[in-house]
Amino acid sequence: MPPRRATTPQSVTLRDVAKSAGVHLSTASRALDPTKRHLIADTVASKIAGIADKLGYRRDPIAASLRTRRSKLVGVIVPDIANPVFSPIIAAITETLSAAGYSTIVADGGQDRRRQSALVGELIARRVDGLVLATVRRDDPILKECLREGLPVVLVNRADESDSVSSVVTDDRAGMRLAVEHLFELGHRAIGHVAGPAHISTGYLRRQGFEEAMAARGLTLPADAVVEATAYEREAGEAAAAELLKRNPKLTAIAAANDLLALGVYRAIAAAGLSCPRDISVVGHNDMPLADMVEPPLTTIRIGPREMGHDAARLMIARIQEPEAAVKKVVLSPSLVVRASTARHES
Amino acid sequence: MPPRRATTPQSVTLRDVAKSAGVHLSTASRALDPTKRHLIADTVASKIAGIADKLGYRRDPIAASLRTRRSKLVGVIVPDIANPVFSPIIAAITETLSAAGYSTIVADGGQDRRRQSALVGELIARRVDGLVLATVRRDDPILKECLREGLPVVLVNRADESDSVSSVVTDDRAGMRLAVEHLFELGHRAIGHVAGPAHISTGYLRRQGFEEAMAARGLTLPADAVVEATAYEREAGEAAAAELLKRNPKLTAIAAANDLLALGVYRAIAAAGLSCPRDISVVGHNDMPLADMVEPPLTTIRIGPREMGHDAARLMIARIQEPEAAVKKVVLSPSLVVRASTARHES
DNA sequence: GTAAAATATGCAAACGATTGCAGGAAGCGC
DNA sequence: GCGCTTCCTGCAATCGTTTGCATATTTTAC
Repeated sequence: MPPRRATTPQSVTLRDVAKSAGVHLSTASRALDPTKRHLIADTVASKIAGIADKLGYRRDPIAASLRTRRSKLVGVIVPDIANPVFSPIIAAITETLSAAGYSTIVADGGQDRRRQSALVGELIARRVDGLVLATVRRDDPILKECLREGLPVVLVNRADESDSVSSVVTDDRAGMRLAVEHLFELGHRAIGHVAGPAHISTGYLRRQGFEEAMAARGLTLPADAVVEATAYEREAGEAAAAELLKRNPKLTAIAAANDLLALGVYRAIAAAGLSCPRDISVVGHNDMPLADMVEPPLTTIRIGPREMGHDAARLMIARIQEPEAAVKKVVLSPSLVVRASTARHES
Repeated sequence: MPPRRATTPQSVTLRDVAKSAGVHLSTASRALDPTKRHLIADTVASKIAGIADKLGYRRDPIAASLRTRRSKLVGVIVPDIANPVFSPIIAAITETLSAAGYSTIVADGGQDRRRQSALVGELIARRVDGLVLATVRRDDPILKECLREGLPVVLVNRADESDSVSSVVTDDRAGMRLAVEHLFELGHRAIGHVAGPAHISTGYLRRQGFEEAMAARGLTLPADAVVEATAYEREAGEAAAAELLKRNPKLTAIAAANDLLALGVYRAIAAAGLSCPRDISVVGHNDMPLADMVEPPLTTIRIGPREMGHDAARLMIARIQEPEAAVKKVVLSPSLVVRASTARHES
């Protein structure tokens, strides 16, 4: 059997429905649009609905888009689709949006600024009703571009500096404070930090949280106690931790800005001939999938990615329906998940 | 500053370009379409291109779609977007498609049959030019539905029974044979298998591969040496492995149909008071991200997800451009990745 | 019973491109 | 210089909806 041509599924159009119901095209259109249905007499409307159903009519979203300049399509841009942290966020966004009748189109922004910009252009051309960004830097040109276009935008996981756009993030400072408190209570005093990139809000804020928590406990922060990783990747974490250990041989614990970095820290510890948690305790951040399966199972900070995704989607829907609404910033509370990478420090 | 309305980005239309160039709309359209450009005099065409550029014209894909019934959009349906195995496949598909001018819309099919069907309908309504499915069962109703609609489809990672659709998969039997050979060479003779669901091609074929490889080595297969997991999930793997160990206390090695199952096997081994790889060797399948970071680092079969994605995308493009072309089935060769979950068995 | 208001439907113009058809200009051979 | 191609460009229909406005019908108020 040869494959059939993709052309002419000769779908039934609104005109067919209208003709079959003996009404005008426009009447059928209104009867089938929930927000306009009240304009049509009940008997007529339900008759049309019945016929549409019988004929198997499906509204053509393309034609509708052309006319309305809306698409029921929301773009989601992530920095790296292969990064497990984002999977549950994306899944949650998709769920909530689709329940509200929106489809999502997920794109990998990648590193390249130009590519990202092209991507946004592409999505705008496709008339997305809004954009969820998980990529932004603290001061982000792409974001500005979107706002200039008047496109509804919501930020997720990472926020920017300005107050011009809605976002949902976790309280990154608080999260890192939880981590430090946990280490402190286990008896650690010489604590180091592998920070995330400072141009990303999570890296920046978690570092602040670290410094605050140390200060709150009256721990003087050795000048060398923080090393910033160049990216949220394992290799970067390993390099940073190696540097950290070299500078501070007395460290008994390390708080990493993210789980992948923490895994790099594991490596550096092993490379230095030490053992986690016996010699050095490690705490990560995000509780990404599989964080419990590494060795040792990672003590980390849970950020509730699904809730984050749901909230982001809800914010997006609200913004699309009410573009003038006030900017809303949702901040979720992180929580500590204790596993086996942290241990009591006997001194 | 209040957010601006999402309406009227007053983009410049083809009409504007045509007017500004002093030619007819249709001439401008042809000049700007690479496949029609040869119809227009070179001087005119390049003038139009120049003006379009200056005006910042962007073709409206929505309007084009309405007329052409094509969309330059390809749908990708995965069973579970949060499953790390699929991340690199999705990423690769997206890359290749976008290089060819296609956008992708990734959707999570989930378990529910009805939802999946609705999803496909939704994508068809949006006029996707094709569908890449990573979800299919060996005998899949959804797939049939797509084919009935005459939609170009390519299968990735999992294939179906029929020969009516292009696909790219790894040689699952060969992969499992690699695993068994490896164990055999390490001295193992009592080898068990945690199989994947039989209604999915990977589960079915890998199980066959297992049985073949055992037979080839002249190892009689104890009746109880294979237990089928109910799903590709850790918990299912743990349950299956527990059962397997109970039935076969003498097992020295287990080949799992997939990495997540293998992680479940780890658990079952620990729960039985045993240790991997000292008491029992384990080999996984897929080499998913982070497989090297678990403890012990997992010996597994690499399936080349990026290549798989690229090939799937290429197949899709070919099929869209030449719908009558013959069905093509790409089979990639898997390879063994030895880490620390397998050890020599001294008897 | 009539004017005003409300309700229900039809009309037709968009939205922004693509493309079959036809016609005009130029090129060619003789 | 004439007929015949060949090459370019314009015309106009079309894709399937949505929606402001006009019109017809009914209801309400007095």
